[in-house]
Amino acid sequence: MVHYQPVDRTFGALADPTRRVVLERLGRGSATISELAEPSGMTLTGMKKHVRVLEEAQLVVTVKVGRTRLCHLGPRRLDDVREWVDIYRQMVNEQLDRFGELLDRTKGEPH
Amino acid sequence: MVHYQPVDRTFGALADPTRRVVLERLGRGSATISELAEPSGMTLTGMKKHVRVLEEAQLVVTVKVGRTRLCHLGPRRLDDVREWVDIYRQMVNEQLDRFGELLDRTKGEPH
DNA sequence: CTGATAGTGAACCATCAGGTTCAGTATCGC
DNA sequence: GCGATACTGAACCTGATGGTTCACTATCAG
Repeated sequence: MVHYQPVDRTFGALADPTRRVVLERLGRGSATISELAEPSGMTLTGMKKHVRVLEEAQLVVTVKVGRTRLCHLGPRRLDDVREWVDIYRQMVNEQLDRFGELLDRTKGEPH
Repeated sequence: MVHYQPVDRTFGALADPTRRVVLERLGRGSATISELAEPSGMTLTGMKKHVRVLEEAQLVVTVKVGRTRLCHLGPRRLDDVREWVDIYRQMVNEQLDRFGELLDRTKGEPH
C-alpha cells in the first residue's frame, strides 16, 4: 500500500460487476435499495453495502425519502478515472514503439 | 458476483496504488522486477505478484531476458475502461437534470 | 567452476471484501 | 394504534488480496 488516494476508491468501486450493474440501472433512473437488490436476488443489507461503496466513491448520491432510500448517479470522481486513463494511454502510445523495437531485438536472441 | 468480465480485471488491477505507480514507472520506460520493487522497498516476490496481476489485465507485457524479466506497458484493455467510462458519463449527464429536479422537490418536503 | 544476482514458487499470515442472518428502528396504509 | 414494509447495524462466515519468508533455479562475471 503506497498511500491512500481517492482514485483508489473509484477504481475499486468500478471493479465489482454488481456495482457496475447498479450504476447501469441507475443510468435508467433513480431506484431504491429494494429495487436495486431485487434483480440479483441479493439481500437489502448486501445491496446497501454496495451502495455505500459507490457513495464513498461519489459515484452515487442517495437521499432518504420516508422509509426508502433513493439512489441516483453522482457527478463526481469520473474525472479522476478519465484523467488517469488519458495519461496512461499517452504513456502507452509513447512506449509502443520502443516495445516493438525491443521485441524485434530479443526475437533474434537465443533464449 | 454477477458474472465474470474482463473489465473486472482491468479496474481491479488499476484499483491498487502500488500497481498504478508501477504503470507510471513503466510509462517512463521498461524496467525489471528489481527496478520496480526497489523504490517501494517491496520484496521481489511481492512485486512479481503485482506484475502478474497487471499482466493478466493485459496492462503490462513482460519478457524474460536472461535472468531478468523486462516489463513494459501493454496496449490492451484500456479500451474497455474508456468505453465504460464514456457510457457511464453519458448516463450521468442524462440523469443530472432529473436529479436536480428531485432535489428541489424533496427539499420542500418535511423529513 | 564458483560466487553473486534475479527471479520464481510454495507456504504462510493478516486484513479486507462480498455476502449472509438476525434483531432492531422508522414509516406507511388503514 | 397496528401490522406490514424498507431499511439499518452488528455479528459472523468465506474467499480473495497484499504481503512476507524461505528454499530453489538459472544466469552472469570472473
